[in-house]
Amino acid sequence: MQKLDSTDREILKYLQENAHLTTKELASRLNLSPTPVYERVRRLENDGVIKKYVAVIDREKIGKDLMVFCNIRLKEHAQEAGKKFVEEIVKLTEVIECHNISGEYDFMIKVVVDDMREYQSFLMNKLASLENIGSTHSIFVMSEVKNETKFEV
Amino acid sequence: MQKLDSTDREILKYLQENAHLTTKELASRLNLSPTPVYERVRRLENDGVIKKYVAVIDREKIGKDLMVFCNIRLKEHAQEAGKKFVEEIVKLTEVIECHNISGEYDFMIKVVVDDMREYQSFLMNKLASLENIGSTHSIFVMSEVKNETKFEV
DNA sequence: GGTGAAACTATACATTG
DNA sequence: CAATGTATAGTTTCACC
Repeated sequence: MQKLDSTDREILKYLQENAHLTTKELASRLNLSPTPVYERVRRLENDGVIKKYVAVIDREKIGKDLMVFCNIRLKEHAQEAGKKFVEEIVKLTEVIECHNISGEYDFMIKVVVDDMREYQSFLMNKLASLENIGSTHSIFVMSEVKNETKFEV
Repeated sequence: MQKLDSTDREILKYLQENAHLTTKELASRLNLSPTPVYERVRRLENDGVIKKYVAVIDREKIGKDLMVFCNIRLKEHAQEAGKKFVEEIVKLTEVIECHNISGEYDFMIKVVVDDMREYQSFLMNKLASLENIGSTHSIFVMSEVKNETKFEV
C-alpha cells in the first residue's frame, strides 16, 4: 500500500462529506478526468483506507433521545477476563462505541437509547449481568455540540 | 413528518450499513418493487431522517494513531461564555465530537491526531489558547474495541 | 401503499493515445 | 493521465391496481 498523495487526500476529504459523489463530480472538483479518479477511489477502497459508505441518521428524529458515556472498571484484569468482556459488550446494539482507556476506568462505552427508562434497563439488565463488571460511572450528554465522522487527512 | 413504519426502519438499517445500495438492491432485500423504496428513501432524506451519506475512513491507515477524550471545565458558566467556547471548539478539525455533559466537567471532546506530539501541541496551542478554559483532563484511548456509526432503529 | 414497464440518464470500465 | 466509446445499470415517472 503506497502512501497517500495530495489528490488522494482531496478525494477522501470529499467522500467523507458526501459518499454519493460520482466519479464525474469528483473529477470536476479536482480538475481531472474521471479515469484517474475512478482508479484512485478503487485503490483506496481495496487498500481499506475507505472502509465503507454509510448513511448518517438523525438520532433524535428516530427517537434516540439519550446518549450516555459509561465508564467501566473491571473486577479482574487478567487477559482472559478482559477478552470475555469485550466479546460480550460488542454484541450489545445500544453500545455504539467501546474504548479501552487510560486512567481510573478500564473502558468507556458510548450508549444510545430512547430515554432514561431504557438506559436504566440497559444498565441493570444488560451491563450489570455481564460477569466481571466492577463498577460503572455514567456521564449523560445534555447536548451534542459537534458530532462528525470525518478526519482531517 | 410521519412516523416510521417497519419498512422505513428496514431501509434505514440497510443504508446505515451500506450507503451504496441501489434502490433495486434495497427493493429485492425488502421484497418490494423499486418504486416504493425509491419514494421512501427520498422521503427519509427530505425529512432529514437520513442526514447524509459519508465514506468511513480507516483512522490508522491515514496515520491518525491517537484518539483522546478530553474533559473540559470552564471558568465562567454564564451563557455567553459557554456560547463563545462552543463557537470556537467546533472550528477545530482535530475535534471530532463535542458534548455538553453532566458531572464534574462541562464538556467532553473527542480528539483525533497523528501522535502524542501533535496532541500536546493541540492542548497547548489550540485548546489552552481559548479563553475561559478552567481545567482539562485527558483520557487516552489505548485500543478501539467498537466504533459504529449505526443506531438500532 | 403497492406493481411493472418504459424512458431517460449516468456510470463503470476497456481501449487507445 | 486524457479522451472516447459502449455495455450495463441506475433513477425516475407513469398508468394501473
